[in-house]
Amino acid sequence: MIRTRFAPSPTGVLHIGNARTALFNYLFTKKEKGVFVLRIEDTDEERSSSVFEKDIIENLKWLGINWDEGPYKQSKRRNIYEKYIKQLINEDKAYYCFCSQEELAAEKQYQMSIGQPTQYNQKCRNLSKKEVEKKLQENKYIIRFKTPEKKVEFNDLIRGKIEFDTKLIDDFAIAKNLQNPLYNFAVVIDDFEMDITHVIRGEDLLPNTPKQILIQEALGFPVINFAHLPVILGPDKKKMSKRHGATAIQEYKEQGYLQEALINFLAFLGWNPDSEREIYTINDLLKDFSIEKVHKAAAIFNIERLNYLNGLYIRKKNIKELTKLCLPYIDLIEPIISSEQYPPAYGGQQITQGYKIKETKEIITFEYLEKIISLYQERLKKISEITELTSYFFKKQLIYDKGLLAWKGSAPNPALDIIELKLLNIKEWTFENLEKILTDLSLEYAQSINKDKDRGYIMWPLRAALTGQKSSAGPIDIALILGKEKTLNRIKQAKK
RNA sequence: GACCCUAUCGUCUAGUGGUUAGGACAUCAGGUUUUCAUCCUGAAAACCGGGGUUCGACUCCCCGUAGGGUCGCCA
Repeated sequence: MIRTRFAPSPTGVLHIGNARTALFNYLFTKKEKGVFVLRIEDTDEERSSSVFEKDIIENLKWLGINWDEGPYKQSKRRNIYEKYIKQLINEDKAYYCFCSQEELAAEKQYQMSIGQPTQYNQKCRNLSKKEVEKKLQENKYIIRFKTPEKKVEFNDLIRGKIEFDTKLIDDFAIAKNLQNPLYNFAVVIDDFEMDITHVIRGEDLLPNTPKQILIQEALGFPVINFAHLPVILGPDKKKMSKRHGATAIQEYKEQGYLQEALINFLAFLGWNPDSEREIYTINDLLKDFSIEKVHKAAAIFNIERLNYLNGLYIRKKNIKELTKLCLPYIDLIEPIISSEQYPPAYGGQQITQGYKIKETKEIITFEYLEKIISLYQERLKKISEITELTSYFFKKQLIYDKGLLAWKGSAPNPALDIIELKLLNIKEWTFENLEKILTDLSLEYAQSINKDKDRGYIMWPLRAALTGQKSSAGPIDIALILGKEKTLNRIKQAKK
């Protein structure tokens, strides 16, 4: 049975890199029907925060990366680590180190100055029992691992055979004291205790692997499989960071990126199915994902691609869902909450009766909003863009830029006058009628000013009058939603 | 600096000794369209360099070069 874990430390939010690691773990595990564990690595209490923990958990859920066990928290498992630390000390595989941090820093500087690798000088490695006991009284120590001289070899699922010489690894610290293990130690203990079979993590942790294997060996733990994912770089090939734009999943969520798009995008950061297919839902990925196909070279974060995928998934959404997603971004309306609410037994949910346009106090329905959103489904790259795109529907008064109403330099007013006149006489406000009347009108109008047939003479000023924007959805669709009265009203406004 | 990793269009990549080096995003041109977007058609665009091995290297080996990662009482 395959068991994996995603083990973030709550010292930061869930970001692109993190999330990709979580996704690959999830895909690998679920494909094999294994168990996916979430473990919060909060051994460093000073840097850990529940705010980050919450962010990680919520965004993981939002992405649809579900875990089967956990979240476990290392801070609640201190007694477990203590047992193993003692074991290593008793077996003389670890030792107390009493060197002060100042001492260590000075040593390090000296080593640097003569061009040596900076390693702990093993000063406390062979203290006598008496000395240790005496110094222990002062209660100022850390615990170091007695790194044996050997070659550590392991088979990385992605990178193949990797070898490290422990000459390059010093007696690294494994715990601040009996109750406070450090990362490399806590990881090994937890992975063993939780029966983890595969460790899938970022390439940045590759240099830690031999240390962890050494601890596993010292404790007699079984060998574990490792897979190190390539790092994610910014477009300038530097490590992905804030200056490349948003890194937090939360930020993408807020900007209106779809969960589906982000998953599809993340999956292709360092992986692809060896085929030309590029559109994958999380379920499709579950079928085709394979850890062996993960690349060794760094992946580059390309926002253009994310935008493209986002637009694609927005176009695929059904209109009801899309409208719901857009709702929070339409700030010129507010939901009308019924005073009658479901009793708690029914979930205590509020029933939304409709929506009120803030400026005009008009009441509109969800279905009305659906019509508006559907005009922009094909034009949306991010959900957040809906705010600007649809604002003209909810404003009392539009502001028109000078020159906006004119088509190819022709004066807008005669056109608007006859449009107004024609529309005034329409009996049935339907798409077919509007289409026919406006098309006929375009022809007539073009002829009257001795131009070739060009719907622009009519359609452009009408559209501009209705929206006040230089680009938008089509005027007939908009007029249909606006209704006769409002449409004529806007034409009047525009003429002024 | 030491150790480790990597290298195909601008970007993501397919390719596993013989290919017109394929696809996607982005770019550009054309079509549809009142505008924008969508959609359709097309174009331009790549094997880091040098040595080997081989009848033949993008592909295998070596050396450069470039980029990245790591060197904590952080994770």
